[in-house]
Amino acid sequence: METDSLPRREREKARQRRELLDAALELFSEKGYHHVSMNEIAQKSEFAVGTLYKFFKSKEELYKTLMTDLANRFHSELLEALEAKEDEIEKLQNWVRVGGEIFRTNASAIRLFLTEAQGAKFNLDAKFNSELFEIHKSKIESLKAVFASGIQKGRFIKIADPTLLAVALDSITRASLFLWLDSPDQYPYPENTEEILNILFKALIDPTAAFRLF
Amino acid sequence: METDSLPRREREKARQRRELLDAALELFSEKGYHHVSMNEIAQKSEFAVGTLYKFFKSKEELYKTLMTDLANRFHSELLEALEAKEDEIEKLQNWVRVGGEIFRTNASAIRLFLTEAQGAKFNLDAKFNSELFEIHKSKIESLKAVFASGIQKGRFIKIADPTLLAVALDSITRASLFLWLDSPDQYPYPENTEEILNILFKALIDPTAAFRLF
DNA sequence: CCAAAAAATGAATATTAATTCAAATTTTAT
DNA sequence: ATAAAATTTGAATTAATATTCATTTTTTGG
Repeated sequence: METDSLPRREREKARQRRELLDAALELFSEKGYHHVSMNEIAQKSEFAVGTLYKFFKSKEELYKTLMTDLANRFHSELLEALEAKEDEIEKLQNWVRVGGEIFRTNASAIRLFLTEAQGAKFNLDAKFNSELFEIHKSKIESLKAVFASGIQKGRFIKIADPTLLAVALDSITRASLFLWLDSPDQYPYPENTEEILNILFKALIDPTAAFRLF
Repeated sequence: METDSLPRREREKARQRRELLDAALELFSEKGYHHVSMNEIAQKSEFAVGTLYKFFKSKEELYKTLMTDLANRFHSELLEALEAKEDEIEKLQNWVRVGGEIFRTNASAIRLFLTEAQGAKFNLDAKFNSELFEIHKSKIESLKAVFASGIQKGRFIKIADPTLLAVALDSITRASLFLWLDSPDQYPYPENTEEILNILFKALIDPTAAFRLF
């Protein structure tokens, strides 16, 4: 019995490692990298500090491992979502659905990716973070008002909730500019300005064929 | 002469303060909050460390001031962009345009908001950051392939470059899920799944009226 | 059951960097 | 020109916490 693949000791070690990573993830998600001490991680994972160094040679390595593992796991789940379907429209639907599932089931991990991020940056303190987040929300509100009034006047067709439209335009703009910032050669800038709005303005699928979806 | 608004001393102090903030911004943008020491900031701004504490009572306050100022400045520029136009479509066009300008002219500041963010988190080291960024790019590539093939097969209309479409879907999904994560009550989750794709699939403006734009 | 080997422990050490403050310098007023 | 006041300086202090390693505990094989 117990031939489950790895020698008992190895298996035990792997389990411990996972426990350690889980504890660390939870703490990092809550308080951010720099606000979590090795002693805290030791306490939460029920190891002694010294033992942590059996698994990772430094706090930084522990953190990097955590992040890279997560990124790879999420990435491969999304990839599977695309491969699971034949038709392009279904692929996209599946992508969004799986993305949502990942989000639901990994909320705290996602926070580690995003809470500190998303314009708010790492957790100096909650008050400050929410202050910045309020500015962001207020920006979304102004944009939302434009969509709402456009819809009301019949200038726009209501293809989605105004808030979602605002979030969409804001995030597309930011993401594409960021990509340009990262690789100005690969992703040219000026053309995008017009293209970005086309994503909202124009229909990706032929409206006359749209019924095929439902 | 020299009646430029504030007493000489006050004016001088304000100028110094701005110089200090500029130096700090540059350093933070390059290396991230926790990797910049007060001594570095002092050196770059050509003050002594002690003097920094004349302006801000702590490193944290210095940083917060920087971020809040930036956020407010960007926010009000974007707000003006909306208010400057009468028509909703022009408002949106102006928003995207001004957003791009802010990006161009504040690349390093934006990095402070985004580089550490955007899934990559704060700068432990460049190698690690780019490792995570590669995973992100690869995710975009998979999604891009779906759009490209959909367009090629005639399943999709080419309303924008496949890369931009991929970036758009990815960022809308993430942003809207994040909003839900932040305020589950205000922004319900499940409905969005379908709505998100509508942003791409459907046209916000009546195609028969589209010519009015050009 | 026993002793050698392996693993775990956490108090002590080392490091890094934020903050302070007595001394030096500059500015202002007479 | 002089001295009081204000400002600036940066070496020394303090604080926080990552890492080490001598000691203790647990496991293993005979």
